[in-house]
This record gives sequence, structure tokens and C-alpha cells, in this order.
Amino acid sequence: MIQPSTDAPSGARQSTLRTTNLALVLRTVCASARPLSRSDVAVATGMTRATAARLVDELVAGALLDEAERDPLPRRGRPATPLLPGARFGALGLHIDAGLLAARVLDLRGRVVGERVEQRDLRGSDPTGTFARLGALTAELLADLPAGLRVVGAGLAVPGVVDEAAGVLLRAPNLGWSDLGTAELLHACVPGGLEVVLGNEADLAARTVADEAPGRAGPHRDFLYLSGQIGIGGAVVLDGQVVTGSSGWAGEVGHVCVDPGGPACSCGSTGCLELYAGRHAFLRAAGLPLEATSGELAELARAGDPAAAGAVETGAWALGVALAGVVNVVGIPTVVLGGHLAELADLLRPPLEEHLARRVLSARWRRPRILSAQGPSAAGASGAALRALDQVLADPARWLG
Amino acid sequence: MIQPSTDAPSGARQSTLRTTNLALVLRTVCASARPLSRSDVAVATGMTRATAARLVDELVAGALLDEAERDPLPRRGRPATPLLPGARFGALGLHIDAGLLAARVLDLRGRVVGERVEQRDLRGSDPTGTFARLGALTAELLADLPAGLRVVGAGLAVPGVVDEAAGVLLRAPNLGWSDLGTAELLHACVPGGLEVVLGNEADLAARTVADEAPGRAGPHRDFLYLSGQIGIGGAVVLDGQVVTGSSGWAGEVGHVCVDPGGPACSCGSTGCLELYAGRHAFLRAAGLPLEATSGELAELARAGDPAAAGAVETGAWALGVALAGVVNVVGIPTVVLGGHLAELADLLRPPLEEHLARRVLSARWRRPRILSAQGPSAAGASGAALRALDQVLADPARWLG
DNA sequence: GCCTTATGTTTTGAGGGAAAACAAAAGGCG
DNA sequence: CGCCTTTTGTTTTCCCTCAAAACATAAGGC
Repeated sequence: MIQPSTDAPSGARQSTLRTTNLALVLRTVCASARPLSRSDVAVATGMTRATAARLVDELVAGALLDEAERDPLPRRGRPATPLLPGARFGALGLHIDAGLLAARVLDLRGRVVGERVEQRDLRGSDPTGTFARLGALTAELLADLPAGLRVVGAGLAVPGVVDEAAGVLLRAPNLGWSDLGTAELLHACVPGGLEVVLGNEADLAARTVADEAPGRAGPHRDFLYLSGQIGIGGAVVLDGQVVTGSSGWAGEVGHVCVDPGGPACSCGSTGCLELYAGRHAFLRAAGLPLEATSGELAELARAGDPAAAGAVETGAWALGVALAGVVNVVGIPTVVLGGHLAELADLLRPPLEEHLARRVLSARWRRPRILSAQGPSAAGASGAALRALDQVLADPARWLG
Repeated sequence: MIQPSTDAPSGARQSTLRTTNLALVLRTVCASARPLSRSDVAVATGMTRATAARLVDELVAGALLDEAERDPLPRRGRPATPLLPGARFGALGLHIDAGLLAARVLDLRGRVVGERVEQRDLRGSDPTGTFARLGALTAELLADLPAGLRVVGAGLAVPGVVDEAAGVLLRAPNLGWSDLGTAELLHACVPGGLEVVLGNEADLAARTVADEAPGRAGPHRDFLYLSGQIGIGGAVVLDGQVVTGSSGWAGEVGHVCVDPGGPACSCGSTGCLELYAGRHAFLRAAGLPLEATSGELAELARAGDPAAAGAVETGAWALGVALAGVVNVVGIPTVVLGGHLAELADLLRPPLEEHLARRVLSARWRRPRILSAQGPSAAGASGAALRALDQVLADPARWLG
């Protein structure tokens, strides 16, 4: 018997055409660095002006696009009406990490509409209390939002492995949490009706590098993102898309083996990258207390402190071995350092690039490059909001009613 | 100025709807393990019977689908007309490897219509002569094909890194070839008008595991494929798609570092996986001549030969360290062993699964599994043909004229 | 003040799928 | 044997969406 095939691709009908093109128009406007006119949209998409204008009108009516003030630049011809992504659509991004709590709202233009960030040591904390505090921050933030903003979705970034579908945090060693169902905790955290999607911090932070605004591609589309918090998480980004795999277990770069004869790791393996280039490993090797920041370590190393310089040296070597393996497998020679590694990027870059040049097979053809993530702290919060906004870009028709 | 954006997604029109649905119908029939009727297609795709039937009729008229004999099974209702992928469409897959030359033609049903495989030591061979020999095999093969078969495309699998767009073989250490432009060599190799697309052997061989016939998914959709030839190539398969990255440099598992303090590799790095689990490494460790086969090694190890057993032990250990890293990064716990590793799979599995269980972070949740590729030799040839046939599935309208 | 230019809108037409009725080919059953 | 039921496949009618082309609008240039 043939099933109606719940997930199988279903036949395209007239309405599919419509929603597809509606989404295309919205994405085209979002993707542009400068405001487009209806005519620009027609040219960019290959539609006729009539069709493009009709779709734009519909999106403007639904506030998914805004008509901006006319450009007073003196040009020939009828003046165009510039279009911008709708400022009245926003999404909530939350972030829990070992050292901070954050709640941030981004709008469709990628602007921060409001945020609350709180430094706080959450290692070994009680989930209930932490979610309550996050709920308080969120309530404050939402109360301060400009009137008329539609919050269309929410996401929570956590430093660990998640089962997104089930909303379960499987393992977050830095928080000391595991197998934590978040549905109820989150339900108490945000206003009812707003669903919060769980996500891995590194995956979401990588989005802020891949996209500089909802639907607008950043300068790098293929890269490996390293999120150095206490451990080291990672995300592979191919053509602007985070490769998440069939489950949440991708990107555990911190547990790539650097030296099989090395020390035992808490994960059960030996010689994991985290033991050489994790935050604590850096600080311990530099003789600093675990409360010190990576900025302090960097300053010491730059000042010529031998222990700090040695810590950087060792970290760069370990990163070189592990990242060379990853680059050889995924074939992407661009690595973006985030989290605490971003603060050390300038120091790590020269030795790390040298190690990669030697160990990466393709180095002679395309020399591996090390970049550092620029964005604000709690990038996971922004990434979570971006992901929620991507829903709107994927199916604008849903939000027109 | 807004450009007509050559590669940007262009607006969907009525005809897009048509080609999309045409492709959907063809893929639906191909994906099914048993023949579908027009009515089945309608149910599976969610279209009306009228629409599905019209599209099927068009595909049948173009020979992309065949109407099979009616099933004589006594059932109520008007008897259905079973549909099968068109047997008159085929593609040519070629394969050059260190130890063999192969040419094979598959049809849309995934059947081998004809093949020529020749064992031959091609290490350090002259490209011109080798391509000439491959051309001779191909000419023989094509001459023997049943009349009326339309060969719609061709592919060539090579054990090395390729630039598919440019048709350049950048690096194939086992053949001793590098920076080899293949366009002219291939032009002389196959009949004019047939374009041959270059591809990496491991990527293409992985397709034969992901798809058991054109458009029909195999039992595993997410896995890491290891192609043990002389070196070790690999491919990551996610949701049935080979992840090739932005260039051809993905999948070089053989040069993942297993021990940074290990011996120097010809690639410039140290302690690469190939030095422990490459074909030659196995044979050398077992005290066998380099001409011996992996089957002989396996037999010795099973018979209790200590050197052979040690070689397997060491290889499993090295594979464990390297694959654990890959599994931790891509989050896929299924590994399919191909090439010479397939012959050793039964021996490697127990120790390798044990190493992975210890070193893979997700092992407690999803225990890593080791499988061995079943298919015929020269899987790259089949994969190359499958890829060429996928063009037809992607845009059947092109082949209706 | 008229022409040129670019943008935006309206009108008309064609293509493709949906819905529903219709036709066909078998078994079931009195 | 003849009629009903069931399933498949076909035909007809209608609606939706986009294309094409003409038209309207709002500016600068001369």
C-alpha cells in the first residue's frame, strides 16, 4: 500500500509557486546590503515588474517589508520606493553559558532591538534557578520592547549537545547538566505561545558569522567555527549553512585526539584538544588562576611572560594538529576563532597557520587562514534569534494572515 | 546597479512548476522498491490522479518511464499499469585506480548493462597510455550495448583530489599524477558529444552505498565512507548526499594525524593515518610483500599469525584514533569500510568498535557501528554512472525533446 | 514646455494544477 | 448470467499565478 508519505516531497501546486516566490522576494530584499526598489527586485529575481510589484505589495501589507523614505538623490526617471526588511518583526535569542546569561531581540533587519546580558558563574548551577533568572531577564527585556514589535520565535543557545526535536539538553559538562528536558523550564521562562527552540551554542554562534543579518550572507560562506568557552565546541559551515548532521552530536572538536599517548580526559579518551587548548588548560599552563580572563593571558604573553608564551605555543600546536585533521576531512581551509580563542587569535594565528600549512594536504593549493569572530559577546543569543527569524524568511506566507 | 544575478535563484514560473513535478514523479517511481501505478504516484506525491497521470504519460512518451506487464495477481478493481524507470536510459562510469581500469554502464533501474574491468598495476603509469587503454575498453563496452540505449552522461572516478569544474586532477599520489588536465585525454577516450565529469573515487563509491539504484535510497543515509585503496580516502554522507565542500579537498581521512610524534609522511606532516592503516602499512607490518592482497593478510591473521594479527591491531588502533575525531566532528556514528579495508572489516570491527566506544563522545548514547561495503569492485565506476544518471532525475524535461 | 528615462500599475492571455464527473476493467455475489 | 462494487485511468471545467505589453507617473534635461 502506498502511504501519503508524511515527509516525502509533495507535488507543487499553484499556491506553492506563490509562496516560493513570496519567499524569494523577501529573501532578495533581505540579502541586499542596500535597499532595493520593486524594479530592482524584478531584475534580481528575473520576474516581471508586474509580478515582483504584486508580491512586494503583499509583503508590505503584511509588514514583512517596509517602504522607506525616498532617496533624495537627484536621479532621472520616476523615483523608486526603497524597500527594507520589516522592522516590526523580531525574534528572541537566549543564551546560557558557563559565564553568562543573555537575552537579546533582533529584528528582521538584523538590528539589536534590546538586550540583557549578565555575567554570572553558572558552573554546577541549579537549572531551575538559572532558568528562573533567565526568565526574569527576558521579562524585563520584553517589557521594554517598542510597541508593535511582533516576536515571531525564540531560541536558546546552550554550551552542549542537544536533541533539538525533543528539547533535551543531553550533555553540558561546563554547566554540569545532563539529560535535562527544557520544555517545562522554558515554558515558565518566556510568555506563553512563544516556542523556544534549543540549539548548540557553537552552531548558533557560527550563524552570526555566516549571516550578518537575517538572509544576508556574511563575507565568509565556508568555514569552520571554533567556539572556545570552557571547552571547545565547533561548527562546520558549508555554503552558509551550519552542517548539523542527523543528530546534535556534530562539532565536538574539543574531543578530537591530539596525542593518543596524552593525559586522560574526563570524556574517557586520551589527549583531547581541550586538554591543551581549553580555557582552563591555557590558564593553568600560564600559571594563572582559573578566574583570569583570556585577555589577561594575552597581555602577559605579549609582554614576554615565558609561561604565558608557552601556553600559547602549546595551544597553537594542539589546535594545529586537531584542526589540520578537520580541514583535511571537510576540505575548508578557513577557521574562525570565537569565544575566548578570539581574544587570543592574534597570538595564535602565526604559529597556528604555520602548523596548518605543514599538516594540511591542500595547503600548497589554498593556504589555511585563521580569522577571529568580531561580533558582540553571547553570540549564541544572536544566532538563536537569527535562526528563529529564518523561519519567517523560509515561509513568509505564514505571517501574512 | 542590480545585476540579473547569474547564479541567484530566479523566480518560479508556471513552467518551473511543471518541471518540478515532472522530476518529482520520476523520482517517486525510481525511489520505490516495487513498481508503482499512476494512482500510486498520485497518492505518494499528493497530486490528483489526473495530474499524476498526465505527467506519467509524458515521461512514458519520452521513455523515461516504462509501462511494465500487468501484474496477473487477481485483485479487485481496474488493473493497474506498473511503471518502471526507463530501461533505455543509461550512463557510463569509468574508474582508474592504482590496481585497475574499469568501464561500466548502468541504466535508470540501476542494472549493470555492461562492463569491462581489467586488473593492471598503474602506479607511476603514463597518463596518455592509460587513458588510451581505458578508451579501448570503453569502445568495446559501448559497441556491445543493446541497441536503443541512450547513454546520457559519463563520469570518471580517480583516486585523488580533483577540481570538478575545471576537469583537473590535482593530486593522485598512488598513480603518481598531479595537476593533470583531463579534458583532452577524455575527449579521445569516449565518443564525441559525451561529456565526462571527473570525480573523486571515494565520493563516488560512497554513492553506491547511499543509493542502491538511481534515486532509490539505500539502507544507510548518514555515514562516513572509507575507501581504502593504497591510501585512505573518505567521504561524508549526510542525508544521502555526499558532502563535497566548496572544493575537491574534502575527505582526506588518510592524512588525519594519529600521532604527532609519529613518523614523517610524504605529505609533509607526521603520524598520518595512512602510515598505520594504508594498504602498504598493513602489508609491511605483517611482513608480506607489497603485491600481497588484503585477503591473504586477513587469512593469515585469522590463522593466528602474530605479525598479521599485530598489523590488524595497529591498524585498528590508528583507525580508532582518527575516526573518533571525525565522528566527534561530523556527528555520524556509522562508518562504512570500502576498498581493501572491506576485506579486513570482520577483523577490524571488534577492536575498532571498542576504540571508538572509548573515544567518541556520543558513544554512550549511540554506539558507533562499523559496516563493510558490499558492492562489486570498482565501485567508483558505478558511482560515476549514478551521478550522471542523477542529472536525468534532476531535470527530466531536458531529456523529453 | 516638451522630451527622455526609470518606476510602478493595469489589462489581457496562456499554462498548469484542482475538483469532479465520467469511463473502463476487473472481482463479488445473488 | 447480470448487476453491483471497487479501483484505476481519463476528460472537462474552473481557478490561480505569472508573462507580456500597454499604460500611468514622477522625476531630470534641454
